[in-house]
Order: sequence, then structure tokens, then C-alpha cells
Amino acid sequence: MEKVLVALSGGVDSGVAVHLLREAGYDVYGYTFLTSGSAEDRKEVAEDAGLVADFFSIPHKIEDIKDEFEDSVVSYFLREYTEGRTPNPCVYCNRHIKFPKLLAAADAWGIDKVATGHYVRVEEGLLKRGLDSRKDQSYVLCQLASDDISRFIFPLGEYSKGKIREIAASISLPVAHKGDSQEICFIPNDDYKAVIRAYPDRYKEGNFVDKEGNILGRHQGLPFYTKGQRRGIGIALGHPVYVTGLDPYTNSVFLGGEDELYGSEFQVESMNYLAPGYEELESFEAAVKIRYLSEAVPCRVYPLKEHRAAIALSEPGKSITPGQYGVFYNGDIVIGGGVISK
RNA sequence: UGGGGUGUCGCCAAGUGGCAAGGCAGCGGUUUUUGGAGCCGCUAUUCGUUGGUUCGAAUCCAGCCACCCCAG
Repeated sequence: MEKVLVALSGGVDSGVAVHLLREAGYDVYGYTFLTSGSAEDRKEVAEDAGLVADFFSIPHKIEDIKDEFEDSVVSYFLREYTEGRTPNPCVYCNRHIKFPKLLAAADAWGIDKVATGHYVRVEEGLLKRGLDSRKDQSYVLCQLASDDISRFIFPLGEYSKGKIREIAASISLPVAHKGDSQEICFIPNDDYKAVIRAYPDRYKEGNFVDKEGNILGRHQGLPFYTKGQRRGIGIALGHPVYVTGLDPYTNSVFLGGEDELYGSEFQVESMNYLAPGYEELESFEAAVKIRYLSEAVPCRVYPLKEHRAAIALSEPGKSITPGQYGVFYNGDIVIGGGVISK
């Protein structure tokens, strides 16, 4: 029987993943890492994951990597905000922590295949969107190393979330009724600003400025704003005002009307290709997601040197935000993704 | 101090005798493996104040208070 190491989060998805893999005839091993939160939170995750492992009677290893996680993901999170960008820690974590850790654990166990409960598919060495377009999570995997793709198994990619919950209930999975995980895993109560405030040396008050350079008011610090943001600005001009940009050099937050949010061209850096052949092209047609929750829109991509690329959208996009990832698709196939730089 | 003007929710602002529009901001919900956005909902028993007229006033009258402008 071929072995596979599953990332067990203690939730519904990874639990059902174990089930589906066994049904498919795999010899399943479980691996859980504890990344953040209080000692209590981590204990709870460990217990839930242990519950699932016991339920299936599979070997299970738990590793606490809080320090490493904070050095990597949390510092990235703070750094990006400090520099006026808006990070996506999940994408970063998948690339730098989650999948490397999983693969390393698999190597240590002498296991080739690794699996997670992500709603994506792998076919012929290509990463593809999950069939349930509403739950598709290919976006957050855009930075994975293409060489590793062939080692991945994503058992949930063919299913809808509803079906997964059905399965969880039908096999009486102990955690079947847990809600979907949300929020960033290291942010308690969905309050990222509270986390930022724990690092008062990383930000300072500054001016809200309009397109003409007029000072409109005071902001609390760059990390508390993101391009396209409307609420929480506290300025009444009679019409809605949005954050149109952040300038770390003058510590300014630019404000403007909705019309100032649209753009048709941008660039990405740290471009990572998951599908072969594209990087060498002069340019290519694709569909791009500008953020996790958005429809992919048609564009033309021009690969540049040093892992950069220039993108021209066929229709203007709203709030193209530096720090977020642009992920490119050809139909269901993930071509790759990079960090929006400007 | 004379002359004029204004005073309605945090901001702007309708309303000129019949039981306080709206926008912005704010708040809540929804959505979501990031931040946002969007969507839905909530938000002045009260109109600077005190009296008066009236069946009834934020809307009419008078006094007072505050602010603004022009004179000086």
C-alpha cells in the first residue's frame, strides 16, 4: 500500500481527507503542527487532531513550531504592513511553513506523498482549481514549488463543501460539526489590528492626503489601512471616501473617490510558475485573480526578468492592492502567481 | 457698540403650521483560509434656549444665549 502523510488540522476537511484517502487504498499517516495562539489554543488543536487520528487509528505526529512560525509568517505580516502593503499570510505560510514542514515530515517518515484538505486538484502534474468554484483554494497555493506538485494529493478537490460535510456526518467524524475555519490562524477574534497594536514601534500616526495633496485628517498608522478600504476612515466628505494608496516614505494615507480605485495595469514580483512553458513566452493570455475572493478576469501577462511580470487587464480592476497576490489561470489550470508590487 | 445673518443627529443638509428626507461618518449582521470591497439593517419622541399664538409649530411672535459677517 502506498503511504501518504496528511496534514491534520483537527477540522472537518482534513478529517474527511483521511477517510477518502483510505477509501482510495492509501496507508495514511497524520501530521499536525501547532503554529500560534495561546498554549490553550494549541492544546485544543492538538487534541482535536489527536481525536481524528485516534478515530481512524492512524499514526500521528504533532510538532509545535510556534517560534519558527512567528519568525517567519508573523514577521512577514508586520513587515508588509509597515511598508504600506497588504499581506496575505496564508499564501506566505503555505509556501514557507506549511508545505515545507509537511514535506520534511514526510521525508523523515520515508513517505513520498503528502495530502491536505484544500479544495484543489492535481492532474498530470498541474495544479487545478477545485471543482466547487465557491470553495476553490488554488489561490492560496500559488506560491508552492512546482517541483513538489507531483507529490501532492488533494482528495477534496472533486467535491463540494456540502458533500464533505455529508461524508463527515455519515462516518461520524468526531469533529463533524465544527465550523469552517476562518480568520488568520494567528489572529484572535478576527482582530488583526489588535495584533498590530502589540507592536507600537512598527507604525505611527500620519496624515490623510487627497490627490491634490490637501491634508484631510490624521490616520492611526499605515498598518491599519489597505487600498480600497472605506470603513474606519472617519472622514465625512458627503460622498464615500476610500483609501487609494499608502506611502511609507511620507507615512501618508491617500484618500479619494471610488473612481480613483480603478486600474488596468500592474506588476507582480516573486512570480512563481506552476505550469511549464509560460515563463519563456513573450506574453500570454490568462485570467487573473487579484485577491482571494474575486472572479478571475481576462488579462495579458508579460513575463519579465527577475521573477517579475507586467499585467494588462482587459477591463479595469478595482483596488489592485500591493502585497496581495495575482494568480493566473488558464481555465482550471493554475499557471502561477506573484506579489502585486504596483 | 451699531447694521445684517445663522443656529435641525459626529459632519453636511432637506423641511416655512400637521406627528423630523437624504448623503457622509459610526454601529451591527452577512460573506470569506488574508486585508478590503459589496450586500442587508440600525442610528435625532427631537429641531440653541425660554415663554407666547394655535386644535396642532422645527416651521409664526417675543426675550435670552452662541457663532459669523459688515461697519468701526
